[in-house]
Amino acid sequence: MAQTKLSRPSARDRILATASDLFYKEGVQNVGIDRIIAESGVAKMSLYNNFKSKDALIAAYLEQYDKNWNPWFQEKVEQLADNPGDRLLAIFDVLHTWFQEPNFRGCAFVNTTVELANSNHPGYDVAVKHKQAILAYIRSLVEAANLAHPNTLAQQLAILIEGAIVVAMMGQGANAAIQAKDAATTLMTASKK
Amino acid sequence: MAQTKLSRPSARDRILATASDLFYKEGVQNVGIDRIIAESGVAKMSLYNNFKSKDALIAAYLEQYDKNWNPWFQEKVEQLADNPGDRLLAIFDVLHTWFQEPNFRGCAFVNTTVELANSNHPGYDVAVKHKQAILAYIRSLVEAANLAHPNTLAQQLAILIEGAIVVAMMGQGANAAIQAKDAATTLMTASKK
DNA sequence: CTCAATATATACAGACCTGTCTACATTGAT
DNA sequence: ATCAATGTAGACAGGTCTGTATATATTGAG
Repeated sequence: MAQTKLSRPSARDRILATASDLFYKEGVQNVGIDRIIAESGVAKMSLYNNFKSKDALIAAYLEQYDKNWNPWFQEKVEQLADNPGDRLLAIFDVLHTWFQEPNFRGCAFVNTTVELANSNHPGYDVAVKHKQAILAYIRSLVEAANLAHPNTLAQQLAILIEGAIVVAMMGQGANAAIQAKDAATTLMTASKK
Repeated sequence: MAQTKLSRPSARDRILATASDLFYKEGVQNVGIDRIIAESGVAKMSLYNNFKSKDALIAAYLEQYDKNWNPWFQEKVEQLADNPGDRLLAIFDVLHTWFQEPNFRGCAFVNTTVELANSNHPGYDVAVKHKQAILAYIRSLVEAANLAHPNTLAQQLAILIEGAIVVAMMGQGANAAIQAKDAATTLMTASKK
């Protein structure tokens, strides 16, 4: 069960924490097993006792990231606004803050999908499901805000989000989130019933 | 100079053609030198006589891609519409066609940047400049169309483009380009002077 | 205390990858 | 016809990477 007392986190938890950090910052292919075990202070066999292979560790990284990121993101959004329409716009304020983080390097799911270039990899489905979950969240807000053409609008907002992430990652987009928010405002205004 | 007669393309050209194809489809890290020389039917030394290293070949791949893609893209756009406003929208029709190609796997520049995860790599600047060139093209059309806030609008359209590419690549976006076009129409209508 | 589960330390096999070396062949311009 | 530039073929050095094997240590529950 969960860690009792003050004891160290389990080897599995330390591995996953270190791997997540390194995989995100440097890419799953640029980080080797040896690096992960060295930085997490764990024996190699502890890694292979907890994860079948590096590919399984990559999938676990994405699963954990999905489990953490989605609640974190929604919580932030809900702190910033208290009605569905404002929350849709607040999404872009959360993105803006995220883009300022020194370690920001785009979307972990998109990046990993690009690196693996293989839809049979166990991580691929996790990435796709993550994107579906985000889209579902947006659509639920759009519907609650009672805007017209909810499916289309939700997809368009998702496109703005993905685009802002890419533009921010490629350097020239310090204010990508703000411009995307501005665009979202226009789209939502046009969708008022 | 250019190939005279019916002779085979030079080793350099064959290497670059094969490398471009494989790098785009499978990712620069998933394709080794040996694979490139085998599929281009060239000796390994021919590769290293023409390119200093694999990293130099990657940079050459992006440079060539930039040199080809931009004119191809603009030509397509200009075939579809003959005034700046319509051309801005035609961009999304060109994207739509591109997304249907069986080998479509997102943006070569973004993907390579993600894979390398290193802004010191010789390919990084090529990718950034490519994005700047696209943005400049969009802005020139926005200005020619005499729309308000040209810088902001151009960036927003660029965000829609990048977002559509990502959504299309991540599977769930067969109609991402059409929805992005719809959003672009709304933004442009709102920017009428 | 005991015993089983979990973790450690280290060595190593086997695969793969980049880049170099050497020796030979082809080709095209003069 | 000659000669330099370009290309070919294949071996190989040196590095890195994943995954396994082995032998020992720690820890926590009963």
